[in-house]
Amino acid sequence: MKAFLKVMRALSDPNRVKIIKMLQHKVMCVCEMRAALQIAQPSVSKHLKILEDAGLVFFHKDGMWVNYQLADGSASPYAASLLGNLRHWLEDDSELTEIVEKLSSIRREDLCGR
Amino acid sequence: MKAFLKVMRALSDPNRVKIIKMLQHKVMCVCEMRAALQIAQPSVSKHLKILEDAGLVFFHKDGMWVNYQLADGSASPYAASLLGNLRHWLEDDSELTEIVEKLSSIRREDLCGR
DNA sequence: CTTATATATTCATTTATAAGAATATAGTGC
DNA sequence: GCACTATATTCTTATAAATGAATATATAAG
Repeated sequence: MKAFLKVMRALSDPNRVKIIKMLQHKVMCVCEMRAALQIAQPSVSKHLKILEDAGLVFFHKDGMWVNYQLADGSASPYAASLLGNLRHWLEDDSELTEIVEKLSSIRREDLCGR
Repeated sequence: MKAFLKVMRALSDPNRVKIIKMLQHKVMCVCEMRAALQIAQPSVSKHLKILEDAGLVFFHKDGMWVNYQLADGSASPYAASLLGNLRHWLEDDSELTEIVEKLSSIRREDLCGR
């Protein structure tokens, strides 16, 4: 039950749902998500840790960059199922579509270090 | 996004997951769930309200009895999906199987009014 | 109406969670 | 090693959520 609750809890926060929807479109680093969500960097890191613990995302380091992407679902059947469904869920949610639309204008070269 | 978060939050509490798994097997009244979960009656009522608001359960009154059962999913696509999956999820969870096994010995005639 | 029973709601308390400022850690380049 | 950048973690605070005791409400029976 622990793994199931972890996924449910991870997806109970609006900002974490936003992170998932963004990562459906683009691999991102922490400061890109910070800019997109307009929240403090520590909050982003903490959200990502929860998502990672739940098996919903994973990261690769590329130098000083830490790039996050959606997990493939191998870590948790619950994560796999929710990630699969979220591919088509909430696609018409205005708040989410607005954030996703703005992704094309978010580049780490313009943003990070600020 | 609100409806999605409601379902996620509703399923983030272990006792509420237990309620769902029990209702997979049997229509139940509040005091039967109170006995099965070994928690206070007000807590049961409050959990049920959250589950109902999320579209996961519904109730019928039968005289002074209020009987709860799993929703059919028509109120929320998210609830429908999670309820469908939970039919086979967590079936090997020891805590949950133990509670479900004890259901056969839980009868309101023996319990309520205590 | 009164009494009994089932359940919902309120109240007070405790625990969990989310936020940002501050700080620590990791990686890069000179 | 030092300075810079990206990110993780800690600390503090505010808010949300869970709990049970107490109380209110709904239904049944006499």
